[in-house]
Amino acid sequence: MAILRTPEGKEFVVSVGQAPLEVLPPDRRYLVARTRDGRLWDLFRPVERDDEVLEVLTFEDPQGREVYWHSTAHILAEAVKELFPEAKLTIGPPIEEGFYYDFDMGDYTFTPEDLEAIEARMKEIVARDEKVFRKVLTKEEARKLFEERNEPYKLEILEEIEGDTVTVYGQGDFLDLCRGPHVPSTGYIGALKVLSASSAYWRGEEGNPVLQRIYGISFPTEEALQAFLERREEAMRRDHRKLGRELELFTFSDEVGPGLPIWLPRGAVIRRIIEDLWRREHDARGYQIVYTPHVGRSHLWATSGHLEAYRENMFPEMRLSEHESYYVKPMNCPFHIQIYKHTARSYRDLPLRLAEIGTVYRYERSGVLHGLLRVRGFTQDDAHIFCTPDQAKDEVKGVVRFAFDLLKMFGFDTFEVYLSTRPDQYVGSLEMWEHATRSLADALEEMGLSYEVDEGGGAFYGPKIDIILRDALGRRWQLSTVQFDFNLPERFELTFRGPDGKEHRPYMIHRALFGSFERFLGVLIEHYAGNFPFWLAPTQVVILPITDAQAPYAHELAARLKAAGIRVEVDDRNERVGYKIREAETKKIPVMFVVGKREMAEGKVSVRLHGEGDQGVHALEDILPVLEEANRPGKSLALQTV
RNA sequence: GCUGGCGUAGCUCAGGGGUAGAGCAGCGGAUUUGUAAUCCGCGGGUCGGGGGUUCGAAUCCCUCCGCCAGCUCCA
Repeated sequence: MAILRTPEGKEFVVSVGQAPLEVLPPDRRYLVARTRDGRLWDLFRPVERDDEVLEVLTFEDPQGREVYWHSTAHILAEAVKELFPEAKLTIGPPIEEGFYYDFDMGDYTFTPEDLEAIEARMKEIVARDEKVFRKVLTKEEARKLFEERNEPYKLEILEEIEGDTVTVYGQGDFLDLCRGPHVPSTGYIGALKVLSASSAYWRGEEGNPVLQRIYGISFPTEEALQAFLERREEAMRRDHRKLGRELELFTFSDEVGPGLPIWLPRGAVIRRIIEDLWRREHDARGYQIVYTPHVGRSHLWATSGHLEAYRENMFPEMRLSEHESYYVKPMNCPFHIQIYKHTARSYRDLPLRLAEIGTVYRYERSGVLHGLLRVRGFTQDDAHIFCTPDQAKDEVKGVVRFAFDLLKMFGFDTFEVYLSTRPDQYVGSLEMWEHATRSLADALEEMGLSYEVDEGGGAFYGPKIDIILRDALGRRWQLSTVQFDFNLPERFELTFRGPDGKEHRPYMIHRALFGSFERFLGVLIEHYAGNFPFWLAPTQVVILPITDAQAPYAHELAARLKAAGIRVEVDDRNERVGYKIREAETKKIPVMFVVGKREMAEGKVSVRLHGEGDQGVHALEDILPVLEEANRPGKSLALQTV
């Protein structure tokens, strides 16, 4: 007798040859089951083993959700085949959020009307509640089947499957080569939406046939679907490209070139605050801050290996003469290495921590540029640590702690850590790789951090740690990175004199905390939805005199705020307060002081907070300390303490 | 780089072979105003660049540039 266990902890007995569906209560939250050895099992597939324990999965389970979306992808494919019989099926997997299905449509591309029709047909298929079936066929049978159905891509996939038999799944007249499993019938899908269409290559390779891809998503309830769509719209409202323009933080110019951000004064304020904080913290943690040139001779990049390994990401050569040429830098490391090498180094110099706010240029393919998040010119918060093998672990700990301390000041509190290990192609000795990887892992473990290992995910020159954070919307961003480099010390023949009087090769660690200021600003804009905390806001306080009579008083207040280090503006234009308030709210200025006849007479201000409205009348002496406190990095405005 | 879509005023957008439009923003004037848009007036454009078709092109065609979505790449 096999056992079925529901997420609520109820158990049901099912005998061999019987399908779980026959004994489970009729509840469409039950999608699929997981066997004891981790395989997924259709609820309509008869149990084969007597000692089996099947765990029933719902949409709440990540694997259950994948099956749900995969089944919806099949419904999408069925709808497309009904509406466009000439469409050729390819693949249709679940993805992080939803699913897609790729079709070969010849020269045809789907129109928005097509997508509406497809969605409507999918809903019909759900309403038909077609039973899903599973068949095991020999390869020969399957080949015949897909030849009859004229599905060349399925035949191609079929040839790559190992073993003698394959499974096909289907519903109604729809049939697909598929490993499964699937939900028992199309009626299991509660709410669905076709999201978009685009193109993709067959197997993702340029030169292969171009396919039409349709994205969609589904949820058990209409409410969950609506919540998803609202979150999606919220993400669009927060788009840093839109907010960056509206708040006048940065811009791009066709005349300057694509992917080359221009920091407007208001964005530059934010950057300067972050840079100042960054410098202070680096001073405090034993880094030495340096500056290096933006270009270097070709020979440098030949030595570093960039011309070999990184050329396609570099802007082309600047030729001065037949024998001399330069490249604009895509990385700062070769320059920091020159700083290391400018004098003989002893073990007493180590660890040597060189930090630079260094602007680099990388030639990104035109199609990948995206606002501030993917650009061709950007400024890294870079540092290189040169140390002995024995120091490596503590240096890694220092960097990881530094990254967390810094990022937490921006309200990020959920982090994921990934450790990437040696890939197949690598430089350096196995001993070094093992030691460095051990240092990274030990550092994380001693800090009590849990992490995931990306086996073989390291760069060819060394293992690394990446820190991924989640923003206010729960989206993941990779910012900080710590990477060992066994390549450059070798190529540049870096050495230090050890206590034994002999020459040794130092370890080199690349690290960035924010990644780049451009990307970090982009992330911050979306994280805060443009509502920067008081300490980061380009304009922190705007003073709004009601009539010209209060203008001198407003300027007097502004001078006092300015003296206290507050970024303040006076809006003494000849407009009504309502107008000035609306404008200040639109610009997301955190604090407004409204001053009229009454406030001036009492020497007070009427305080209004962005998004929160009128906070009543206060004396400046009471408000100023609160603002000064909120002006410190990482702090927030706490007006209730007044 | 590839596939598809889109480039009209600073911004958001209408117009799609017959003399370029709206709202907001800007500028000028009036108004001196109490917590998210006061009224009146004015200026603003090589319709992304170049080439072609046509008596005539913002509109149709070609090409280049840029933006957007996805792919690929990167991490």
